[in-house]
Amino acid sequence: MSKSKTISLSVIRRLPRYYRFLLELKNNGVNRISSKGLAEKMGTSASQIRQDLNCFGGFGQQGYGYDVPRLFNEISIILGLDNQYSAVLLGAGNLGRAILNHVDFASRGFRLTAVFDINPAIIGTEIAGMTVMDAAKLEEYCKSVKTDAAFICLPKESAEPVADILYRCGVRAFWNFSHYDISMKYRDAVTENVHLNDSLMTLCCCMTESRQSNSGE
Amino acid sequence: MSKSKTISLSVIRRLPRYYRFLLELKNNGVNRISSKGLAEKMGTSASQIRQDLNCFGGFGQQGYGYDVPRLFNEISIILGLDNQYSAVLLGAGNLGRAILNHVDFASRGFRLTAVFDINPAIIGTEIAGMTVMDAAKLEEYCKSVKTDAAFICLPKESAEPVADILYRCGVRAFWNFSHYDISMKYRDAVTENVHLNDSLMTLCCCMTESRQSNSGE
DNA sequence: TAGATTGTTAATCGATTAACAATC
DNA sequence: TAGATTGTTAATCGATTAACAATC
Repeated sequence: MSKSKTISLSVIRRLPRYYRFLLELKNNGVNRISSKGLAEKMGTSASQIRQDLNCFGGFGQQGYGYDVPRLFNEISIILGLDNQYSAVLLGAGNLGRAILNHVDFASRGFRLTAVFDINPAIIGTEIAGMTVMDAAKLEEYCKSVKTDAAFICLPKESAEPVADILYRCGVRAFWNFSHYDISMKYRDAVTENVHLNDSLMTLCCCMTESRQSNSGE
Repeated sequence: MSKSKTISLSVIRRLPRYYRFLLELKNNGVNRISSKGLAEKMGTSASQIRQDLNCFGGFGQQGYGYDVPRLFNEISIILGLDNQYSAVLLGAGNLGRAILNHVDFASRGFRLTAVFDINPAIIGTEIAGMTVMDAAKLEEYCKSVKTDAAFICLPKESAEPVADILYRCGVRAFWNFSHYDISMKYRDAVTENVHLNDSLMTLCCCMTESRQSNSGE
């Protein structure tokens, strides 16, 4: 059903937002929406919405608009949320703990199978239902449990050796909160970086330049 | 010294990364670097670096390259890090606490003056050297202490009323971790959104499409 | 002077916006 | 049928890359 044309990264980055708005519409019992209506709700343009949605096949109907439940469903498939990729989280410090408690992995396409840390005071404790394991057992673990992705909540220094181990065990996707640049060394790995400190600097710069940033909107 | 041409958001988003690499070079005692040398280190192109750096004036020297300490200094100024904007943090839950402990506000251009929460169990406790205040006192506080920016670590529901209060008190910059869309209502506010759940979905999508994401790189 | 490397212009590429024929 | 709204093509805009004259 979906077109085989590759989807540009600009479009991919807008998909989660479409997903959110469509989920809300669906939950509110809205069955039908036009590109114009959705554009007003989202603060974007009807033209962009039609272009975006058309990347993965024509789900609209001329003179009618889009079927909300169907469109929501199609976007879930494009996002690949039902793949439930297996993942491990590295680093149960402040950031790692916040991610564990704050992010809903399952509804975002992942199944978290383990959490690791090197700190003996943390190892064995339970966070958000996961018992923290000894990082020394990481390689052994990943060799026995197929792992698709890793969430790197480590400082820059520990990120490199840990990424090496993970890559060796076949992990090819990283959600990276450290400033270590995984994709420079491992070109075939899929990497999504979240640099909180950089984001805050961007805000500072935009305040100074008095310019809108609006990332991801 | 710097040109008055406005700097595009694409360039601004690359500045924190230049900042990091130049700081490291400077700390390693490197005084001089060519666009080609920096490009190799950063995994980008010399052409882009020269274009970017030229947005804010010619700091290079033909046949020589760039003076590292000077360039670092200029980028700090463009980023506006020495402005030390005053800021408050809203929501001392898992995420708020991680931000408090993990992010170095001062070196990113901000001075955190207060932390607020509505949970009586948290109010009065100390996190990263800050005593959590009662959110009921937010308006009173912001009216007496000039506040430039707010860090919104709240769920979507509480984000809207809190943003209303803050805007009323003159806050015009938001580092927003919630899915509430501040910039739609307040067009003149500078907003930098960090949507962790969206970011994870993007990773899922890129794994499914087998495409590089490399945000912010 | 010769070599290196910038600043800047021109060419290319991609993304967004506008327009409209197709059609429900 | 007439009105609405899509899918899609064309036009515009902006960002990246390539090229090269200027110059240290």
